Amino acid sequence: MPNAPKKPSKADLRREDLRARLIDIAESRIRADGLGAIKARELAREADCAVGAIYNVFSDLNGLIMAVNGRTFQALGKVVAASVAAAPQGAPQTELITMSHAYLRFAAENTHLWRALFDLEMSTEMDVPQWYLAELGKLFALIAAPLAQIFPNYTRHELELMTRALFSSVHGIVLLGLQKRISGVPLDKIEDMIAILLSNVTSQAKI
Amino acid sequence: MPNAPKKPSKADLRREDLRARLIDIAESRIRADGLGAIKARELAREADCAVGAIYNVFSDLNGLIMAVNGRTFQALGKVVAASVAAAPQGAPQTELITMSHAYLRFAAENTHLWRALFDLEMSTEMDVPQWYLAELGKLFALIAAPLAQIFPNYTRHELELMTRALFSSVHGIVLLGLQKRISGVPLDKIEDMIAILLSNVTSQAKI
DNA sequence: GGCTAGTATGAACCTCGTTCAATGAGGTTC
DNA sequence: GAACCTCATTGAACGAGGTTCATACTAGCC
Repeated sequence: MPNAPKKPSKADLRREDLRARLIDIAESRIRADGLGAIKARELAREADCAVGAIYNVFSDLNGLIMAVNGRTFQALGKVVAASVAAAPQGAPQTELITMSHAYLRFAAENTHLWRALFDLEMSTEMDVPQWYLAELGKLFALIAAPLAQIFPNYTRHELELMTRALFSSVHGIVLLGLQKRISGVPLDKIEDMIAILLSNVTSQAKI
Repeated sequence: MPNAPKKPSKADLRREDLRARLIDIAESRIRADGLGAIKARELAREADCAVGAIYNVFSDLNGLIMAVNGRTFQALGKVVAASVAAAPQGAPQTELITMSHAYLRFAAENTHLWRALFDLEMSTEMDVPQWYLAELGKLFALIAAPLAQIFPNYTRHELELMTRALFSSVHGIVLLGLQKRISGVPLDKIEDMIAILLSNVTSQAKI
């Protein structure tokens, strides 16, 4: 038996409990008011522990936020995957649009959590955790599948380029679209933008 | 004579001088180390004034950063406009790619200044200043012109949708492309992504 | 020269994230 | 079960940052 699980001591249990409680609290705070609402003292008060206790469980407040991001990223992946699963045997073009709209919906309904996914990354120059790349890889795979059908002649390299390009494009449209100050577009206009872009990109296949 | 310019008193001159000095300093600090390098005390030391003096000239550190952003945005607009002017009578498809590559170059060469343009906006929920929208409008107009040639049948509304969509797309590709943690793609791959996207979007016109 | 109105100053205030010496609880040994 | 050791827990204290405001000062004007 490798990786002997050891017996979880009473301290370990308390630790795990606190960890879970902190993530819950942080998540609901970010959901409501964004990253700026994460304050060590407030978290401690709400979790009914000492400020220092947070640092026994997480190295940083960033560490806590990363834990929240982990959950968010998984939820996002699930939503996108579910959207294609729910509408089976559609044309690959339609699949792309469906997934993108699911992405938009998730971002719109969980704006602060979704922004935290990207806002934290840039501020600190630490290296990306493993699960982050893994989740991103899953998203890319979901996109690459219909793309491979649409562009059967593309090399693996071209396909990957296209995958990244389309993901980034949809991300950009959602990002700027949800940002009131820059465009302040209503949701269905954002949907239209995504659809018009994707339709045009993938229409080449008809030639 | 409306808006009587008044005589600029000695105090006004000092004020203007300080203002200009602060913007210069802030700009070079953001350029070198990003928004995080803007500290009231350090700015005051480098500008050889009291901390409080900053608040006589700007309402906020945000106000100062906005001033820097104003410069950056204008420089960005100039660069993009110059890129099409330099390559005259190209096909509209080529123009779009040229402008996008200019955008990418600007972002790559002035990453921190460029990021400040978007990072500040989201953090504070104040309303966008006038010049901001004006500059954005200029950029959009640059994009809309070749698009109108490519899609002559589009309504004004569709055209505007497409303009925003393409701007946001290119922005997204540049944003994620320059973000080491997410993709860490070399510059020419980012160029390829933009080109492959734009070629596909605009190829429909050939039908 | 003296007077007044606004400027400039920087110490002080407040809010944060983070640390660490002191405390206390858990587990272990005899 | 008591003595002992180990390590988690605590929260006051630290340092850093943005912002303010009573005070000192200066510039323009009689």
